[in-house]
Amino acid sequence: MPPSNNLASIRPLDRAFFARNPRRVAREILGKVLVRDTDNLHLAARIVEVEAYLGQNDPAAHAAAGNTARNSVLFGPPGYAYVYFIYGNHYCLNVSCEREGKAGSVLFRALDPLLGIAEMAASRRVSLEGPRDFTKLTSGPGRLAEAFGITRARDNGRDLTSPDSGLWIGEDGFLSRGIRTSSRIGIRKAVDRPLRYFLAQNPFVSGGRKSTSPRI
DNA sequence: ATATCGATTATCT
DNA sequence: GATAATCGATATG
Repeated sequence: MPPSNNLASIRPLDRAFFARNPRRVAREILGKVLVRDTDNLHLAARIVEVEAYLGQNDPAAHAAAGNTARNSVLFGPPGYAYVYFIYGNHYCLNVSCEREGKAGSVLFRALDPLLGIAEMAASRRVSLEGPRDFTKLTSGPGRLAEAFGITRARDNGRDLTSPDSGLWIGEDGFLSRGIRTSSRIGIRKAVDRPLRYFLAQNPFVSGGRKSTSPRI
């Protein structure tokens, strides 16, 4: 099946997709499509790198300290956006997993742009001219959030299963190839767990492309 | 190509 | 007061 070149060919994922262990959601969400579809923004990009955060029993997860004002979306129903602000500079996007009362999420780490590349560049305030590395458009959690105009104020708690919300996740028949795993990036606790999932051949994958775990 | 560092603020100890 | 699920710039091999 050819790559998506229009939003009409993308079908939203249902809530049951997210109502599972974050490891399973992380693996299966690779190759799916993140869509921003509002009055003035029409973006789509393929999900090529994610990390699973396992909830209250995962020391690296924001949910580890329990339900707070910041992370309460993680403890709500599955399929909703958890957006947090980090390092005084950047927003990062997660989708809630599991079920109401049980935290768990998947962090989006890299996207491969399909639609609205010029708009993404404008959101990132970069030019597409010159020798600039094109993958910097959506490679990395902070970069992809900026490309999609995602902020906590606008998007935290948004329903990612509903096209009506303007930010949602769909599938277009793409079959993921070369899924690999590694340890998660940028964390200090539980560093050895292989909870980062990525498409090894995709140029937008951030950081190291080396797997620390067997092929899956 | 890898290393180091400053930015800048919400959140928690 | 310290830390953080990061990025971009600068320095150095």
